[in-house]
Amino acid sequence: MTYKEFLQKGGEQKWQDKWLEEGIDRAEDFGEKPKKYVLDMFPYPSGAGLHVGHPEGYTATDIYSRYFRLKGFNVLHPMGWDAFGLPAENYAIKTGTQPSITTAENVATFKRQIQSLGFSYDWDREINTTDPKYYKWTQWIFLQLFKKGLAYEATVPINWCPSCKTGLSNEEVKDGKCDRCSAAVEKKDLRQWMLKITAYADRLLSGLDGLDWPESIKSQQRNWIGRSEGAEVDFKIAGSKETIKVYTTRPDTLFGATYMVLSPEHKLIQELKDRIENWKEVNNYVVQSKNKSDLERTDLNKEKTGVELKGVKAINPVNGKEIPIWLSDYVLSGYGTGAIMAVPAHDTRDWEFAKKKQIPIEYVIIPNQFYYPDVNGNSIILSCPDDCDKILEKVKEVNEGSGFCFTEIDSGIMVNSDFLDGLVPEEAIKKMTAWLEEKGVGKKAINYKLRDWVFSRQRYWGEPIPLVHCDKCGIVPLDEKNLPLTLPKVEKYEPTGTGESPLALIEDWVNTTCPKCGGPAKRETNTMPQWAGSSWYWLRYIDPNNDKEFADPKKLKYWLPVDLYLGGAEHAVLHLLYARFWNMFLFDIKAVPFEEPFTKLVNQGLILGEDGEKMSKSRGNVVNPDDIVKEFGADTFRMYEMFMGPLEDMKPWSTKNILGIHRFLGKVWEIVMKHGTHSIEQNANAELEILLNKTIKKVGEDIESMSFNTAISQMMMLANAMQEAKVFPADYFEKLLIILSPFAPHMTEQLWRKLGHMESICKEQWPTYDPEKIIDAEIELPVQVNGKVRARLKLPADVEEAVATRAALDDSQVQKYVMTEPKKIFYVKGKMISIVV
RNA sequence: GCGCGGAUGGCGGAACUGGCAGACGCGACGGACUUAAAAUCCGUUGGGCAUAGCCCGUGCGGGUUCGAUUCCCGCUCCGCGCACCA
Repeated sequence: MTYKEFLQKGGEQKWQDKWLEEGIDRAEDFGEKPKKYVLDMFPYPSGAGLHVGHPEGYTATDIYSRYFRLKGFNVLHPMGWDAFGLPAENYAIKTGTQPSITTAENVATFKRQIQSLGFSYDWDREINTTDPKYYKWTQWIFLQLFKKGLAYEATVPINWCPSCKTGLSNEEVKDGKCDRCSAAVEKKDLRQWMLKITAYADRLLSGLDGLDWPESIKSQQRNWIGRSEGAEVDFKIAGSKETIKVYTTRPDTLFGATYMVLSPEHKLIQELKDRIENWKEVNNYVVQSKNKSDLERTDLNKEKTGVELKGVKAINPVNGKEIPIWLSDYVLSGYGTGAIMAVPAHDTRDWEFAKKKQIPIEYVIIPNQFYYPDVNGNSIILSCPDDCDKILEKVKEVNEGSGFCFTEIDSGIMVNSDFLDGLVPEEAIKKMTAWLEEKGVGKKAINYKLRDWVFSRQRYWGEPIPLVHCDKCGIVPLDEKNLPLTLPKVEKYEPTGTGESPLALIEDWVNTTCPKCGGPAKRETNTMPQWAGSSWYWLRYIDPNNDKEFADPKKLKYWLPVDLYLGGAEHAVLHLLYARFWNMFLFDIKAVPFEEPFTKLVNQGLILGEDGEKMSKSRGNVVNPDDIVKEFGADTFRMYEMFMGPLEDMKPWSTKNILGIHRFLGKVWEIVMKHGTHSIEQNANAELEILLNKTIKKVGEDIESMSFNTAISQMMMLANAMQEAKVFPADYFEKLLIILSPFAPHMTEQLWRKLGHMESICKEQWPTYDPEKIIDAEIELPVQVNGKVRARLKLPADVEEAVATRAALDDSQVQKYVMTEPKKIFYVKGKMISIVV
């Protein structure tokens, strides 16, 4: 049988069925072997089916899992479906088909496609987030959060997508647009369920240090959490008891604060209404800001606008000076205190605003040194402290002319700042903070950009929130015994747009009794966001059928944490942040044994279309894995995706290049088929033996470091050499097949049986290499003269320095360049000789 | 603007900790087999020249070093993320 015939006769499918039947891929709880938990980010089963990007990651983890099984590990490698979400619901709106039906169909398609690639998932552990048996526990976790005060109801201005007709979390807004549909996001006051992720800000930040994750993801999470240190300062309002509290990272510049700015949403504005002389103007600005979209408000190119609160002044606590109070939307209500002290001399935004509104500018930091050319072009240097006044003058000159000169925190020197004069900013910050605390007008403060997680959605296809609203008892959680609260079937999936989900229309579902007092009550009609089910799913694989608890603690202890987690980088501040948050919470309530869920994270790079552009239906450059499998087989497909380049890199698809891999597999097939059934020469071919040992070593190391492309090229070299050698010991085939089997499981299984084995190749052991036999007996030693290679000498690998240098100097090519006595000779053992003349 | 990556032949990419740049594959060219084609196999393939040899060459300009794709300084371009966060 040729390789082609094997594929045509459905040979791959045959082995897939057999593996499934024999349960080769099943993980054994509490097994004796060391455990390895290898996890893929589970897919959203869309109607479009699998695209080539999905199997890239799945192949990588499959090779990794198969390798570790051969190495004697008990590997948990599961798969499931993250199936709640808008597409199924939007499809239901269009066609009236229930989301549960479309979801089931899509799952079936995805499963068939994934299985056709021979991935070794333990299908006994398959999960689906839309299964009531699963979301029972999603609801249970929500109730625990509620009971600990980490889930709370609030009516706050949130991001609202007018097209999806639902609220969004901050993480779901990109560039002021909805992450899903790209519609411009609006602000809307809505009653929401919020999760207090901010309570975990510090731990989410510090925990990153210990994780083996890509630096880019860690830094994205750090930026998103956005911790900063500074001070809170109270500014009194002249002739009033009111104060304005501000947050600043630069308390050292307080003497330079010449005005204040409140965000348009600031509470004080309404409270000061009676004293504001230009109320109409002020109120207009507030209303205008409210009607602007986020996109408009955060546009950096727009001119800064603002209105002064006439008739009200603030007092700078450090010098008692009265300063004006302005209102502007360049100050965000959601960060810090929603108010700032403005230091136009040392902040670009304040500078811009002050210039426009002609507010005085007061310099309090100047550079230590200042260079400028005099009329003759000679360089003049001014240095502090002698020339401070002159430097200040020059800085002003430069700033008034060309623009803004910001002084860095670690350079420069304080001026015009009373007790801070002469200090460097870093010291000035400490001194000022201490002064503020002493006077009771401020204190050290830490701020985060991270906001609480808007957790409710006004849509149908999500987990119902298991709470009821009772007039007498308030908000009452369902009894845990009564979970799951199942999602009822509805007639109309259309979002209401009123801030209520379609569930609100089902009266006999909404109207219920209070679990506490038994009186009439109404159910919460918001549903949970897409991210709920994926925030804990890796825990459910461990015990997917348990109906007493989300997983047996003993099993959790055995399997956790996840050793390798692989998926796309797009979830950096969404799923990966939420998942860490939930896991930390579950750790705190002693429901899981580890604080951080994913020890090692790897992001696979995007696969681009053949034209180098992102694959998309509209561009028509989408590759369907089914077509490739049909033409070349699953093994070729898997290996091609791994051979394309480094896993983490973005790389273009090339159907042409698949041929190279297909030829390689055909070559291996031929080598084994031609020789495999005959008796083989037992005399070792020394060179081939070394290559085989090197290959075993390199392929193993490369799999562990996920460098699959180089592992494959090494195996290609071995196959080429075996083809050329024609005759060699029989166990060479076996070793080659075993190390190739994680990559190309089907054809290696077929050939393995052909060699007479009754058991699956999956049950074999990874071959060991002989460390003595990975060193070439003879090497080519390059000889450099003055840095240029002039000769290559064939010498024994373990050649002594004296012998090697002698040989180099005796070489006729070398002698041409070495006329005089060499100044110096470098010998790097086994690498090269470098002669300097 | 800030943060994180990256730039190597016609193409995808290799190169350990500073030690032969271009592994492996694609494509191209030449040859074998064939009536022919496909498939397969063999050979050549960074550029240049005065071609047994020499010179140039890893985005650009400098530096350190016997020796730099690798380290340092200064740029350019590209990708990704965040972005009025005080």
